[in-house]
Amino acid sequence: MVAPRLLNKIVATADGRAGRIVEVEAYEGARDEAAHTFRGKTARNAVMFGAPGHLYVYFSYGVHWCGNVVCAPEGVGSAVLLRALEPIAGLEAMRMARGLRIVDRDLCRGPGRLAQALGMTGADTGMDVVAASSRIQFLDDGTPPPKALRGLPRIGISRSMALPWRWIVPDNRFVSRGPGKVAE
DNA sequence: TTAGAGATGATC
DNA sequence: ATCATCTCTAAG
Repeated sequence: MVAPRLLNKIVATADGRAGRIVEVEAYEGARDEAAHTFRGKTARNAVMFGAPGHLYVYFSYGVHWCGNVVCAPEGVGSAVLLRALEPIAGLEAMRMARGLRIVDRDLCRGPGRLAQALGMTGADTGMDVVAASSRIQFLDDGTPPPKALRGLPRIGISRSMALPWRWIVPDNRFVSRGPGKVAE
């Protein structure tokens, strides 16, 4: 599972907004009923069946955008949901996008907030986050992912709840929720 | 501090 | 009908 390796990587925008990834969830079509790709390829989820390193951004509950990165070889239909960032640069631009009174901790805590803070929308679906020319890029400043990680239950799903595919940077105050219970 | 409900639209 | 959510409001 490559998802936990995204922890501590950096997401940056061309206009100087940046945050460190502190929480992710994996979704994998074939064995995961909660994945958008579980029922096969459609117009909406097609990018997830494509090459890794590309964004899949979908509209959730009629209100929020949520950003994922394709993290499996072509044809698999798998991606990783970005659930929380620790803001490290461009906080004022994030506040401009989210609301001027939002405190630092709430800027990118939760997938919908994170997307709003970075200005991520459906228009960004398909973007190559490894290419240096992209508006949104993933960077590695050398900080390794945490060791001895344990998968936790995912949040806000009603199927495949036993799959422990949520990972957080332990004790980081920018994660969207506490560790929660591990599925039995 | 926590709990509940409503908003709102794409998808199948 | 079902959601990979957030915010507000009200109560404790």
